[in-house]
Amino acid sequence: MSVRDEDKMRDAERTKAEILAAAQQVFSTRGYADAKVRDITAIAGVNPALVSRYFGGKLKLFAAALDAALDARLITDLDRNLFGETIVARFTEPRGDRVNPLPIMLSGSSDSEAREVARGLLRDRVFEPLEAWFGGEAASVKAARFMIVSTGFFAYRDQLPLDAFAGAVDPDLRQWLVSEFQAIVDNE
Amino acid sequence: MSVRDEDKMRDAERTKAEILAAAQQVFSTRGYADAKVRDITAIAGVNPALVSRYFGGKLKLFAAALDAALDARLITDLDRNLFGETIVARFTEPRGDRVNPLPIMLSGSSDSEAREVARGLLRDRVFEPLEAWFGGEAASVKAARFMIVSTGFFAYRDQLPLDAFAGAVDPDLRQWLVSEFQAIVDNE
DNA sequence: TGCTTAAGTAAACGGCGGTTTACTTATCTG
DNA sequence: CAGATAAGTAAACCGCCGTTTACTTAAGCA
Repeated sequence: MSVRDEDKMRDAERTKAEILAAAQQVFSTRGYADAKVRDITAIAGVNPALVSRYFGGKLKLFAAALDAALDARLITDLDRNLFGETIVARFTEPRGDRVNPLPIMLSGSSDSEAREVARGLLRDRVFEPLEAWFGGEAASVKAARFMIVSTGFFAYRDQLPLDAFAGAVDPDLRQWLVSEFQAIVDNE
Repeated sequence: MSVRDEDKMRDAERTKAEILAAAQQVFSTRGYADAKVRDITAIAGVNPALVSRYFGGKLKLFAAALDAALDARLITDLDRNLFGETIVARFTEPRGDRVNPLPIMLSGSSDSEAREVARGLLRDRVFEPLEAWFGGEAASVKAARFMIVSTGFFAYRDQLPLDAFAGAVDPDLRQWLVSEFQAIVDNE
């Protein structure tokens, strides 16, 4: 389980990073309320006290985990002609060790403090940049459409897993997702 | 606040119903983990002990609240020609005192026990009936599309409210939702 | 009206879990 | 190799909150 069983060198930065990675994993799968600090630190192989020491508490760790998962390139990198395909690829193939922020966001939705954190970051780091990237009069509705479809997808893949979403994404469903996202930029 | 300040007659059935209604309200807005039993009973104007007495505990109350919100007519009533319009109307105009089950479901997603309850009811009472109603080979994908769009919508209306979803639904967004749902039954 | 039973309450209990405190151990520097 | 300091730990702490217990009060019934 522990990441550092045979690796006891002391490195605060690395330890913080390991806690953060474990937090992203646990928050996104078990949800904020059900994710115990002890669960997270067990995966990172460190003492629970370090969460308070390094992050200032569970809520701040949640904020940090969410912030770290939010990658501006998610939006700035996009090619409008390949929007649908690119987004779906990023959603379904977890590039390296980078984790999707949306499951973490959703995981915080059932605790009011965590929800406020998630709302703020969601607005500032995802919705508004997306709105700006879409541009034009319908930008807000486009951003809303994007949020609805992507969030609904993650809700049933990670939060309330339904059989239909288990394993690899059904090719027909995947195709629908691609066209759905592409339609947003194509003004349809 | 209390529903029964000047109404102290004793009626177990009615009391149970009031607790249930309060539970639906609180769970759907604050989330399972953040909804305290004392919050719910304060709204119903009764003692916290009654939750354990009448429902067997918080988790069972959650299950009951969800079950009560699930109305089979949500699906069986549907007219295929007006599917999109009907569904959106039901989502946006909370018919009488009936509450939407999806926000309650989502609210349980960050506690593993509540999540299992929500998953089971979601599958048996929503997904599978919907799948059967759609019929045909693509039924599963259609049901998935329905779940994705409706859940995404509620996520940002009730769970992580974004400004774009505040107040009345934007007419353009509403129109998109209607066509989106209609497209599912129209095999598009 | 008194007796029984159900409805409801007040207050205490207990454990889960985030956090704090006091301590131990490794690393770095002269 | 000290000595200092940062990294990490073990264990206790304590508040929150779901639940239980013991009690009070209202309704039904002869």
